[in-house]
Amino acid sequence: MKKPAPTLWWVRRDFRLADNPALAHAIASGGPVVPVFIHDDSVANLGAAPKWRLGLGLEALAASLEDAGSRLILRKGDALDVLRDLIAQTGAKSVTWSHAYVPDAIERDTKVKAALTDDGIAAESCAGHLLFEPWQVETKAGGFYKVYTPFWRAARDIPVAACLPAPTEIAAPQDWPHSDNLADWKLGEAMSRGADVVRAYACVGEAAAEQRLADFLDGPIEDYREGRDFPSRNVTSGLSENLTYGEIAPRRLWHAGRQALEQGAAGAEHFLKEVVWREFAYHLAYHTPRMLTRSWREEWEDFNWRGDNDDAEKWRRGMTGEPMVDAAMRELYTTGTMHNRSRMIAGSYLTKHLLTDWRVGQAWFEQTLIDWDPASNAMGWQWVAGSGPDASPFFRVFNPETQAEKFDGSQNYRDLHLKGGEDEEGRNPAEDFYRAIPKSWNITDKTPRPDRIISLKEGRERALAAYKGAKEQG
DNA sequence: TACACCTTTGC
DNA sequence: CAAAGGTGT
Repeated sequence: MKKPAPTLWWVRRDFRLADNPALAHAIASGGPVVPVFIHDDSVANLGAAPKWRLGLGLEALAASLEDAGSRLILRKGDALDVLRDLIAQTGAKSVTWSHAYVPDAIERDTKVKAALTDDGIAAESCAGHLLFEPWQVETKAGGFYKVYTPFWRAARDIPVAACLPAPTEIAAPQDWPHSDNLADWKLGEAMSRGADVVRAYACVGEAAAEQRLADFLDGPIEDYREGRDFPSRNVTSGLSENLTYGEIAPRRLWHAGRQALEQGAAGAEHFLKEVVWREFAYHLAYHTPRMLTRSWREEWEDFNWRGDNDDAEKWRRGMTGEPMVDAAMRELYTTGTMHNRSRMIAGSYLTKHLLTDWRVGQAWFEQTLIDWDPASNAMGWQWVAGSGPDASPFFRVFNPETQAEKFDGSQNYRDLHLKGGEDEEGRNPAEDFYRAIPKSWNITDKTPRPDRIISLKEGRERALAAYKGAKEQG
């Protein structure tokens, strides 16, 4: 009997073996599987931290593929060219991959699928990055949702299929095609800040993500409902980093969360809601892709935002003189993530007190976050700026001092990032910050804390006046 | 059409 | 208690 032809599994943002429909589909073809990751423009265009973190994820995926008797083939170039080349070399008759939902990737995938189909190759794109396809959730009138709560109510009862088990053995081809060396890609090259510093805060790979979930379910989920708003309480799951690279499946979180809910875990419903916020971001980005680059509400395109400016540079460096904002910005630079509460406070300060275009903040987060996600980042910034659907109204100006008193009353968070001291893992984020920053910033632990850029009262009034003026201009 | 509702607020 | 206005049923 003739052996079935190989299948290419085009790895994209699904760095896992468990519950991976595209991989499962490739295996189900019955022949050998050739996993390939392609460094194309979508990788070249990533921000510094996401690109570096992607490399760590690739390393981990390659190792787990090897444990399963397989390999990860790395290739650089145009996706279609690379796939055709590999098809010619391996004799593959089919290609599988996971859906993407942002415009450039959709455009690329559409072209690739048509071309491969023309070539007589079976091209199969699978779900897997999301729980619900963006077109699957509809209002009663047949449109897409613009408000989170109705979206949540519609989504929460949609049945979600069970997770697929991880394969223990993946059939290898007779001959492996050539692979680039990961190190030659220099994915960390743009990390001008100390990558070794950030590395200590990253949590890489499928096994680590599973452990993280287990740890979360084992305790923090009980305090999640109240505690998740407090940056110094470690009760968030931290899984956004792993979701971004597909190191854990959203379905895995969904079923784990549902089970916790049934068992009466206090924060389980809120955890599920957060998973669905990520879905909502992709729902919006899919139906209104302009959200990724332009104000969702058109009238905000006429708002007189300040472009990039010296105050924004102080904001990036954590030198605004506003302790809660500066702690947040240092957390970002040192650890590659930022607590959600801090994101709102820092975002509100940039867009309102400093009247700076939300895209300046979006761009900085894109460079610095290791959990960067195009849809969530755009949605978050437009929410805080007031320019998005279902956004916080512009006149809702966060007062960083009030927020600090309310959500960091102990000062633990500000102290940890501004003064020093060890976190639960024995790391010292404040010291790490000085090791991470470029010399050109000229900041040391001797640098005195700066004065405020603008008083909170004046900043608030200036923002409200700008908003009122824009509204009157129509 | 009417009506309830909208993650995360400040003062 | 003030601050709009849109969304979804």
